[in-house]
Amino acid sequence: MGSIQHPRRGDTRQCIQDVALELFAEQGYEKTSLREIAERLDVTKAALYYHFKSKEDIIVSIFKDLTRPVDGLVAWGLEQPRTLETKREILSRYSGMLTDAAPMFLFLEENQASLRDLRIGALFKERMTDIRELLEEPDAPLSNQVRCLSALFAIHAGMLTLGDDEGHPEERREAVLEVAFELVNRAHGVTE
Amino acid sequence: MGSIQHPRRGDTRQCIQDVALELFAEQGYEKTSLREIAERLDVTKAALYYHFKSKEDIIVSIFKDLTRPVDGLVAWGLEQPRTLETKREILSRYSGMLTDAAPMFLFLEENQASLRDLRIGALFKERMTDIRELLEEPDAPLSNQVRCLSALFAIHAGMLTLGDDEGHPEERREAVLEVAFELVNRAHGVTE
Amino acid sequence: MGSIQHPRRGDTRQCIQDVALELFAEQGYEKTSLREIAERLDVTKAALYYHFKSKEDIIVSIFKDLTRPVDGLVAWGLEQPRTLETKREILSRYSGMLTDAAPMFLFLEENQASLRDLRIGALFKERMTDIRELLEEPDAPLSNQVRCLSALFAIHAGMLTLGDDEGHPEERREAVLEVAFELVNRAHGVTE
Amino acid sequence: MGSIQHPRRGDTRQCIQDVALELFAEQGYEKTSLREIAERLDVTKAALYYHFKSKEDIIVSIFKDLTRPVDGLVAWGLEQPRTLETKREILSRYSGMLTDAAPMFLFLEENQASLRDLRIGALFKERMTDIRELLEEPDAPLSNQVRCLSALFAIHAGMLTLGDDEGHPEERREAVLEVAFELVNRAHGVTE
DNA sequence: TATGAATGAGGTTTCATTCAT
DNA sequence: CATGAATGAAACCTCATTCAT
Repeated sequence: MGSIQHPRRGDTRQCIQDVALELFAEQGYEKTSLREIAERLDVTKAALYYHFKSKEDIIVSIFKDLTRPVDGLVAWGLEQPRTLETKREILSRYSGMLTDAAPMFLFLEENQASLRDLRIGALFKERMTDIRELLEEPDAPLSNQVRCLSALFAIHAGMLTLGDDEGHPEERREAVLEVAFELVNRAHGVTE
Repeated sequence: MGSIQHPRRGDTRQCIQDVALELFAEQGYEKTSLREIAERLDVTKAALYYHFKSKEDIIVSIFKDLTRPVDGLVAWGLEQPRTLETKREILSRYSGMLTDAAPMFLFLEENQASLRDLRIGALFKERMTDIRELLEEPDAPLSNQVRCLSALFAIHAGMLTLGDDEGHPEERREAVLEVAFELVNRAHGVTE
Repeated sequence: MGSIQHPRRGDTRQCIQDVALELFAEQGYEKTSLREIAERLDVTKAALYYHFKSKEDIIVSIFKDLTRPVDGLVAWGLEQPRTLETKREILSRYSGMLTDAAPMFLFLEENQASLRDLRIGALFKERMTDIRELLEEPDAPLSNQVRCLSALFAIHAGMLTLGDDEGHPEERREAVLEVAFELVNRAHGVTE
Repeated sequence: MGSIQHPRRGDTRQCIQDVALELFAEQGYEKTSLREIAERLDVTKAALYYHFKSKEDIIVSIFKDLTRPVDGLVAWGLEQPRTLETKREILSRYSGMLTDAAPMFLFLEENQASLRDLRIGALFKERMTDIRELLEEPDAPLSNQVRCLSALFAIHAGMLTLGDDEGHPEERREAVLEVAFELVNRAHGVTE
């Protein structure tokens, strides 16, 4: 009476994902072994394989769960008119998602090499390309394309690279968005 | 008397570095084994250990050799007046170095997780911070710091992410610099 | 009210045996996992353990069910006079059983190593020895013993090794029996 | 001074093959783990991988080494006239090879299932087919094909199945050949 | 200047099996 | 009658590294 044996309430799958992301982010994908994940959960390695069919499957599932909002954003973006206003909205929402799932995005940035030939590599690239295409105009001059791309990277850089010593998270987001907006504005010929 | 077996002359050390970087960049640091490097050189693994004392030592030596110019740039920057002109010069030179050693920089970006607890991780971060500090004004508002940081990332993004289908390398560098300049200009209050 | 999920009626036990033999024959005993069997039946592994107490138990039960006729044959043989006619009858009946339970016999032949230390290994050997003893005369010269043994192997070889491209099954059985008869005839000194 | 450390004189590769075949024959291919082989040699598993690139590679190398004579026999057979005399010679030589490499052939027979989808499976089948084709006449009636096939199986059966209690090895070989000859004789229409 | 042989640690994965529900 | 969750053991294999020669 009283569940002493299995501290996890029933959602082991979720726990695995949580711990895994934590370790992947901390140590890198390759350097994190399933043994470590299992140990930290006080579970056997085989238990992980009950819930996921491979190491790759773990990270893919986390990725899909955490980047679902981005899919929504892309879908939404495709239905909007390609105005400057839309683009700003996209950048704004995107930066919000980045805040919410910061560890995941940081992980993605730092482990590109490891993920390249996992299924996730392609998924990530696709997602980023989708967003880029919402921002860039196909026939714009190269410098404008760089501006749009940089707007995206400014968000990533500002939110992931800037440490907590440099301002409050919310402040950071504002500053980052200011710069990102500036870049797309320019790309649209809006100088001021 | 003709060197049939090992086409490379006498500088095995250099050859190892070349092949290693090639493979590290292509597959990632963790996924590239010493066996692979040795095989591609048609040499035994033990031979690698004659020239380098560990796998880490290989990558560190490559890193040091290839980022030496950046050291020079930082040293030079420290002696200059902190004018806008200086900063533009720094960005310009830095983008040149990035062009010259593109594979190395791409490798660094994609393998952050792997390098984090190698000696190299710290070195890389230092170098980037040094440059940031040459660009940023310590007491400037946060948005201006983001602008400077983004200038740096714009260069990285534009030169490493943009594929060869998007314009000629030299064109790309120009476009990238245009945007980077714009960002530091703004950071200096130069609007137009 | 309609059995949608499990198309097989109520006799799960039988279904397990069928699928198991199919897979064992196809892939080998060791290489067939309980997971595979369960999956093909759309049932959980634990369900298998409800019906059988171990993997070995599954194969043993199949073996016993399918080789029961051979027991009958041996029993019958023991009651007959040891005439040539009896031996031909035995070979004939045996070849019929082989036709009926071909997959099982093929499985037995191809998995001897795996079965050796399962209870089944001994059972199989016993059964074959029983039949051999019905055919061979204890004090006959060695060459005659080889003839009898070969008669048995001719049946196995002809019916299991010969592909379906080499004649119609019924034709094959006739040809095989012709040769087997020849061999026991000779063993009995009947030359022509 | 004095090689105390490594009892094996330098031909570890050969030792591995010997021990491996011994264990494979004794316990079966699947049930023999590399750990066991390594332990019996007092060597680490990794050492095995220095000499062979996989478990499969070990058995394949053994197979190739030990069945090389059969290749020679087939080559020789192809150059001879397809006379009855030639066929008897083939059976005779083949039975000799079987005596020399009995453990290997026994292993092959008992582990067909395991070997089926290893490279070795195909090789083995090929070799057997080559020999069958040297014995059989393509357009002969089915019963004659069975005779030739049975001649081959008689050799296998007699030499591998018959225990050491049933006559001296050399006697067995003679008896077996007598029966095998009888079968090909018949296949050639030679009655007496 | 290099090689050949080996090691020890550890990786991911799979398996037969159990048991509370 | 069957499932869902988990285990412990063991499998094959790879890696960075060492050292006598």
